[in-house]
Amino acid sequence: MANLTRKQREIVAREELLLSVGRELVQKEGPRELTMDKVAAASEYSKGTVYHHFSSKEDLLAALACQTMEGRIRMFERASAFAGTSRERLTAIGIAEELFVLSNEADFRLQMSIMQEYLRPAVKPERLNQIEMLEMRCMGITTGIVRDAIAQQDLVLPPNTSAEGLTMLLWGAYTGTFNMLTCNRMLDCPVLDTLPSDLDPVANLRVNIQLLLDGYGWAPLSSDWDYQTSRKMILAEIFPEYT
Amino acid sequence: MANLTRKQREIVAREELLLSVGRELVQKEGPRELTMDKVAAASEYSKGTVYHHFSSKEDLLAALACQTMEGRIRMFERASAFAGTSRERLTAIGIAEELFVLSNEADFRLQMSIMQEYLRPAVKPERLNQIEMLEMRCMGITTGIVRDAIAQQDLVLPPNTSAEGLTMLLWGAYTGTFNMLTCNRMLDCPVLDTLPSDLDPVANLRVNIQLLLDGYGWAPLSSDWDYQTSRKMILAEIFPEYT
DNA sequence: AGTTTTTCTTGACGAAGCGTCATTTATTGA
DNA sequence: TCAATAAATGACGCTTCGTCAAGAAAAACT
Repeated sequence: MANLTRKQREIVAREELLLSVGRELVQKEGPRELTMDKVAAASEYSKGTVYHHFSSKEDLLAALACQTMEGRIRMFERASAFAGTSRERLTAIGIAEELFVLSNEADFRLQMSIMQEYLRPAVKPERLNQIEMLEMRCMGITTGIVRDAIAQQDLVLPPNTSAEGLTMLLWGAYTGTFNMLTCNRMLDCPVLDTLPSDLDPVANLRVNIQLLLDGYGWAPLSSDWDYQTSRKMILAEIFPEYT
Repeated sequence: MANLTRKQREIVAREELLLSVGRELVQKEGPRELTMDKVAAASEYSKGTVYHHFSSKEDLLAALACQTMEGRIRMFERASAFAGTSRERLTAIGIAEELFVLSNEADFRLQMSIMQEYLRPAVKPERLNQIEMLEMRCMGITTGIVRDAIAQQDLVLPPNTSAEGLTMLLWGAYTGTFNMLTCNRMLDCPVLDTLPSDLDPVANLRVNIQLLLDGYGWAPLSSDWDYQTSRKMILAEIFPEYT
């Protein structure tokens, strides 16, 4: 950044401006209504300039999804740094994902849309690579915790399982569940707060993940440890701004 | 069907023709490349006639996704009818989903696309309702097996869990995992066949689901029962055409 | 400072797809 | 047989897309 010309720095700043304009439009009217002309008009640059940054409307949406994923990675990194047992650190990742989706529902949905075949073909290849890299970093943080657990002997992998495999299942379960919930608008239903936990889908996800980890025998088991308290500590220490 | 005029029957038949033309185009060139003009040309009907059946391109894609979901329901119903323990029947559902996705990868991806916010707004409301109904039937079949398990005392729900909650987790884990795998083209990689099962993502999913069910204490536990053999029986008895 | 070269910016433009609707064609019923 | 009703058609207007030639600004050179 330091050794760029003034012009180059301007261009970097402009890209951020365009993204924030795009994000606002998406938030306001949904991704379908985004057009490059609107972005150009709202940013007071010409269409040609917008196309200089993003090869297509879909590419701009993908760039927004990248920003979103970077935000997730920052939260995952904070979660992973929690000073506790390996299983508490994994729990922290779950909390991070939960907070992340619930506080950026529109962003999460955009990200899901971008992953799908309908938009992908129109995203420029180098950005697809970037998305893949970001995904791998997310998974990598989780896999790192699993590996730590193995190293610290909190976890002995059952037969036919692997650290990567566990990460994939967790990731799949979280994104799959949240995808379903956001598709059917089951998250922004205020009645949820008052439901018993066996009917609140997010609490249900938490419970089920803990059961799965018990199934793996990841110590300390939920029968030997109060993960409710861990949850409160993690929220207070790592994510105070969400409480 | 019986008490329709000849004309009306023709229209029903035409809708099927249009869908099959659309499906072929999607399969060949991907959903992005589908246009109503192409469907009209390929079906030798006019554009106006195509619009008489489907309110938009997205609506046509959604109708294709509905057909796909109906196929899934038929497979789930067959799976649910397996004459075995409740947990074997649930295993059969997993096998059904696995076979279904692996043999209709493009259809599965289309279905995932339709669920997303980018396409949904352009689908006609009554079809969105239909999709929701079909989803609920899918989930209902699974929940029914869970309820049977509880009734037969194969399963005692752990605290803070519910039959619906377990179904949601399973459904989320399957769709989330397969979504990830299809997005990254990790399924059509022929090397998978020769991988040890702890690196094959589909085998990994199977193992993890069994661990989860063990975590729930759903009898018979995988330590007391050979689910590999169950799998072979289910494949042979219920889904012989896939072997 | 003036001039050339390069780089960046612009918006008008052609192409493509969308969805509509007035017109034409087919079916029904008297 | 002939009106009345229903269905099918494709040309049309409109929107958005992505490009590119021409002009403006910045950088490099003298």
